[in-house]
Amino acid sequence: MRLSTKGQYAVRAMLVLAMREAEAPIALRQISELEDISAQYLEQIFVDLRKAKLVEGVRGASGGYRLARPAEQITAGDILRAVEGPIAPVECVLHGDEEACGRAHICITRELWKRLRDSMSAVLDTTTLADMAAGRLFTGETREV
Amino acid sequence: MRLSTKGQYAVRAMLVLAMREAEAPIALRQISELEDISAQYLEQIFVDLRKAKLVEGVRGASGGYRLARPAEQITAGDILRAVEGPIAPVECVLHGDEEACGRAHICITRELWKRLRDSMSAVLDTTTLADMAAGRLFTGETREV
DNA sequence: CATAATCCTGAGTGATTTGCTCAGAATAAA
DNA sequence: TTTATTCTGAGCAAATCACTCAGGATTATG
Ligand code: FES
Ligand code: FES
Repeated sequence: MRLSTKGQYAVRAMLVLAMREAEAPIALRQISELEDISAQYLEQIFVDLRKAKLVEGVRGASGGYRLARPAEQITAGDILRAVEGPIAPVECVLHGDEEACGRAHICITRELWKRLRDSMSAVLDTTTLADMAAGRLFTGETREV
Repeated sequence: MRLSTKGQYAVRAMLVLAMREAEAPIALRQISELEDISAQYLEQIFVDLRKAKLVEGVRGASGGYRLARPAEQITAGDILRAVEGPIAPVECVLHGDEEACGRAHICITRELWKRLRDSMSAVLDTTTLADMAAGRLFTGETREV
C-alpha cells in the first residue's frame, strides 16, 4: 500500500514549480539539485506530467518547465494520477470503467475498496499545490470542493 | 497505489471464517475452493494471520482455522497490517516510529501523506468483518470508534 | 495402533515492477 | 555557431509479487 518514489518525486517537483509560479521557466537540472532527485529520472517523470497537461516545457537555452495552470487548480490527485495511474486500492474499483470485475455482483469486499478509494481521493483531490506551498495543510484550511 | 493480491485474499479468506463463526474450524482447502485461491499461497497468508493472532490453527484431521476473536473485533485494518505491513502511503509517515525521516522538519509534503494515511486508516479501522459479513457497509452503519 | 487429514515450515522461481542509467536527437537562446 | 536545454527511446539491476515445491509435525478417526 505504498506510493512509488515516482509519485512522491512528482509532487515535490511540482511544488518547486508552484513556489516560483509566474516567473521564468525552471530548468529540470535545478529541480534535480534542489530536491536531490536524479535528473534523468526526473525527465521520465516530466514526460508523464507533460502528457497530462500539468506542465509546459520550454525548449532551448534558458528553457525549463512551468505549471500549465495556476497552482490553485492543480491537486495532488492530478499529479499522482498522471504518474501512477488511477487512484484505487484494487483494480476492481477503478473509477470510470465501473463494473470492470466479473465477480462484482457477488463480491462482499467491493464496498470496502470503494470506500477506501473514495476516502483517498477525497484527500488528494482537495489538496492543491497552492495549499501545500502556503503551508495551509497544518491549519486545516484546504480547498473546498 | 494498489493493494497486493495477498491483502485482498486475506480479507476474503477471513470473511469465510467470519461467516461460519463459532462452528468447527474450517480447513484451508475449503477456503481455497470457495474463494478460488491457490491453497499453497493461502498457507503463506495464514502464517501471517496466525502470527498476528487473528486466527488460530487446529492441527490434525478435521482441523482447520477459526477466528481468534469475534468478527466484531477484527477490522480490515488488522488484516491488512498483518499481511502487508503498516498502512502508510510513504515510509516517512509510518505510525509508531514518528520522525523516521531525516527530511521531516523541512518536508513540505509530509502533512499530505499524513492526512492520506489517516483517511485510509479511518476507513480500514472502522470496518469490521462483522460489518462486511452483514452487508452493513451499504447502509453506512459501520462500527463507531 | 495405523492411517489419513490437516496444519506448519522453509526454500525456490518466473514474471513483473521499480528505480533508475545511457545515448543521442531536436530546439532555441546567446 | 555554440551551448543550454527539452525531448525520445532503449536498457538494466534489484526488488517485489504471486505463486509452487517438498516435506515434516500433529492429531482425529477407523
Ligand atoms: S473481486 Fe472484483 S469486485 Fe471484488
Ligand atoms: S521526505 Fe520524509 S517526511 Fe517528507
